[in-house]
Amino acid sequence: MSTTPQATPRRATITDVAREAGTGKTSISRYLNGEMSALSSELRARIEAAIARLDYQPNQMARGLKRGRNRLIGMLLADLTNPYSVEVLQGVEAACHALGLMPLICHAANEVEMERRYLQLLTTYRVEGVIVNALGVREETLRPVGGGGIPAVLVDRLVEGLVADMVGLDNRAAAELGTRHLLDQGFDEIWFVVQPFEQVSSRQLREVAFRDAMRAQAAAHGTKRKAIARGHTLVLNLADPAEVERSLAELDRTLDAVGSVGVIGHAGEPNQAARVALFAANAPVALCLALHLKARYGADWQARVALLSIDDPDWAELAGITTIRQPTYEIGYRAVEFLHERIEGVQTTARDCLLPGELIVRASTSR
Amino acid sequence: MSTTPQATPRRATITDVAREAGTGKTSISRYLNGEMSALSSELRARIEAAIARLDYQPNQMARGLKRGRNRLIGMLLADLTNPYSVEVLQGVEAACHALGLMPLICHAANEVEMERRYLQLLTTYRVEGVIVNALGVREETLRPVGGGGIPAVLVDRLVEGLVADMVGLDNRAAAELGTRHLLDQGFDEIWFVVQPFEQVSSRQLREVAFRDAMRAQAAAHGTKRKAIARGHTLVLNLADPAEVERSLAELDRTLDAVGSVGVIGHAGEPNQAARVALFAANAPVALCLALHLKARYGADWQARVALLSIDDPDWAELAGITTIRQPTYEIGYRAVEFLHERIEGVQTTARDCLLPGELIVRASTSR
DNA sequence: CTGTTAGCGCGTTCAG
DNA sequence: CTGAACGCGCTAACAG
Repeated sequence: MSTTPQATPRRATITDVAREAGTGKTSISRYLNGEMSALSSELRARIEAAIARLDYQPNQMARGLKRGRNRLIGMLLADLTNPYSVEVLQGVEAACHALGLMPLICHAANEVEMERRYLQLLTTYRVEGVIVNALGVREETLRPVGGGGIPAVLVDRLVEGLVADMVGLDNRAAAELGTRHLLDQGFDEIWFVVQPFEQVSSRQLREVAFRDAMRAQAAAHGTKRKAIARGHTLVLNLADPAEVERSLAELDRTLDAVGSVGVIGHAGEPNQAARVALFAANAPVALCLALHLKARYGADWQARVALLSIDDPDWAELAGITTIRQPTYEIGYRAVEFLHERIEGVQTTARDCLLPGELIVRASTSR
Repeated sequence: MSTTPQATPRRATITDVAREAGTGKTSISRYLNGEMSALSSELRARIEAAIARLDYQPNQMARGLKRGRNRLIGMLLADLTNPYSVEVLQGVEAACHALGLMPLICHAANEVEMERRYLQLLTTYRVEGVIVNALGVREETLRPVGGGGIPAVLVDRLVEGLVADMVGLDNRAAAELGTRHLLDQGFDEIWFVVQPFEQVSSRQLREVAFRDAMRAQAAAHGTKRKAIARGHTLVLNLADPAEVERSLAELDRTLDAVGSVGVIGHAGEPNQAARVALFAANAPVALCLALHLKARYGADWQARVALLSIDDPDWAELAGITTIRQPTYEIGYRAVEFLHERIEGVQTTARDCLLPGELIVRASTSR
């Protein structure tokens, strides 16, 4: 029970092993680096034994210092609270594992200052590269990476003036996919709800694609659709409760104006009243909307308004909302692969890897 | 646009700075370590300038090598997919920040082999300590930490034969709190649903506390309650879909037997049929249950069975289920504080820090 | 106050 | 095949 917590007994060094094996450090080093061809099998056996006996483990820091590379890469995440981040992380970890890299995970928690500090810290630890899911698009703080600095690859969003590989969702296609789905389902009042997007390229792209898709529909109208569906963009600043309040109030006015929508599912008979749908730009927005609607219209809120979201959080199935799932795991995996290539010296111009989203239709948007 | 991605121009070293400032390395080192009292203001100014001009950043690896401490600690997480982990992580990060530590976050993704590898890796990077949210309770793989090895503090669960500080929820109190609440609300059929618990101490404690609370209620019966509530424990092995299927089927049989429970909310009139409640030992279990019930009984499943869960994931409010929220942030924070003390050489016997959970009552369990 | 001299643990020539 | 010697970037005595 009462094990004496004695001070760590100083780990064995390569010198200790050499002495124990009755040889020089060089041979040990060679053994560690797999240069077996340069060791007599007899010596090798002695080394093996010595290592086991001393429970020796090479000091990565020291090796890194010497050879100039420590197999460390930084993974800078804007917000771990977003399931998206965690999922991407899984891919990153798998890839690192496969490539012999060690990811230093840093969580900026939506604070620019944190991001700056972590980047500085990573630099200080001489990571060989960084994968960054930046907070914003115009960050001076990211100057030390990419371009002339340390290799970097961007995830999900671009950063102005920072030339680097980037991998993420094909936002344009995804937003189109979602919009078309809602249109096909006959919704004629569609609100695209998104966090402030001037600062985040992926949000910008989604918003633009939404508007474009709505416009295209309007242009093609008359061919098969009877009425032109109306599209709106609503900004929801999740960082500011007061603003959220105001935005939601605006939304409520529209919903109230539309009045009591007939119960959906009436033998396929299309409703006379406008059918309204909300298109959330990501999961946090979707959650905020769902919570609000539930509070306002009760458990039955989905009968009144449909909800579709980019991102497919675990509660989506429970709430029965339609989603566009991002290939998060692959995004993370590819990011590491790109970075690894850069670290190995690949010099091609900055690459973009846009992966497709997958529409998952649930009760919320189907009759 | 086409910035030439030139190879990293080799960072400046302390020697470069010394030359640039026309002085010796020692003075630079002193400057870096804040020993300002030992530097003439003139020299200090020159150093400052040189550092700025060269954009010098001290190499943490090299420092660590020399002084024997690198300010790195390991954070080993069993499952980042569990919101609990992410929340604890926030506390850990905040504390590290405050104490000048850098956490290396490692995600075992529920695989013992991963856990082993990461532990080995951390050791290899000479972290000064580790915070471990272990996969299981009887892991040989954790031998290198705690006791004679590197300082460690456990989070949420104990590990057999590993003497170390531990911080987590007061499981006994939390399970009692939940059970009493359900009893007070008049439920007479309560199922405690938990993942396989032989391997995880926190699950064990919760399950035992649940049974104890049910037994206590039975003993005290006759004083104020009319009927003795019945308690059951159901094991849900989320890692094995087939087993999950079987367990849920067992649950279904009970629910079906209880038959169509009268609609709750009938003017406070207690129902004649048994009222059944599910007590999920953690969020993943709760989600699994909720998904199943919804699939089986439709969107209105909560009218048929109540759900209470330890952990308070973001979707709990949306689903309207009652929860017991863990003080996750503080758990993480305290863990780092403990570890820091150990690193600084504190030698007291292993400490336990049990923090209380908070009951959050929602529609699911209130009439 | 300041510079010199040794290493920290390891990899790497370069001669045996 | 093997080992001695040097240096990575930095800190810590030890003198001036």
